[in-house]
Amino acid sequence: MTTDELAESLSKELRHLVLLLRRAVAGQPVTSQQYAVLGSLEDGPRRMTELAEEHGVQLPTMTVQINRLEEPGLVARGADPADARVRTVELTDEGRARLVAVRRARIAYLGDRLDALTPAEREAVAAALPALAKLGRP
Amino acid sequence: MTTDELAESLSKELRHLVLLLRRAVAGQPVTSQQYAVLGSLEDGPRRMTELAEEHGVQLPTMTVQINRLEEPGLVARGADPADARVRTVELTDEGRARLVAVRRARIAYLGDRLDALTPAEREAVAAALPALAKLGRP
DNA sequence: CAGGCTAAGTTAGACTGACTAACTATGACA
DNA sequence: TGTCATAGTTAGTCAGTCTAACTTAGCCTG
Repeated sequence: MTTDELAESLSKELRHLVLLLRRAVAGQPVTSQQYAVLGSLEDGPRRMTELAEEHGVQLPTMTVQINRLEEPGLVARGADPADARVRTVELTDEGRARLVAVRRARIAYLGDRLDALTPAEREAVAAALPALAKLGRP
Repeated sequence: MTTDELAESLSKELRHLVLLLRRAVAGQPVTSQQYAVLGSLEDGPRRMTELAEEHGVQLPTMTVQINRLEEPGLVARGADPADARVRTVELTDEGRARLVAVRRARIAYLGDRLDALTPAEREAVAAALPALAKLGRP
């Protein structure tokens, strides 16, 4: 298989997998983007700029996201004592609980699909993960 | 690796790959969704309902998408002679040309990334494709 | 063949997610 | 101290998605 054929096939499968995961979170209490943001806060407070960069979006987009998570009390804004321009964001207890719940649902959904594969197929997916990671994070 | 761990890792990598492909078409004359719709029309006319199902969206969403593709002349609506309720959609010459151009850009972008992997890594990705296909199309 | 149910699409209205441009407030440095 | 850079927010726009309600067409049953 040439690299271009591989690229084309991979591109096609990715489209289907994205649709799959979209279905997995349909109806969840947080959207997949909000879930992703909560996930970034799991290890402690982060600054707005960091979050925007990590998620590949502009700062204003992250401002809006955080506003929508702050309103129902899932995250809280704080200040950096060393630099008054910086706003930090951290999970509330409520936000952490929500994160865990949604993660369980997602993992369970994808896990069920993976269970339907043969052990050899799962092995192949696992073996490709490092390459996919390298591919996706330039 | 347990199935759940695999599910979590795969979910994470997919998110990054999606962002990658989104960057690939940023600035292109059609969005990635529009590209996907054009791709569905490559083998001939399709009906609205088919397109909506294939893309995992509701009919009204597809109506809007097709409207936006029809306005600049990339697709054309037709009628089914056997059933007057049915609208068909097909590529125009302009739409086909656009599809080919965008596809080239996507494939080239992803191909460059794949070239940066080791042969063994590309092999691992290729080996995982059938499993990913099975995963993504239940 | 008339009445009523079903199917295919469209329209309207709302929300999320994303962008750029323009603004405020703070820090840094010459 | 004055100017420029940095962090973030606000405002306005657009794509993409949904649900609800509507129109038109086909089908079936009495």
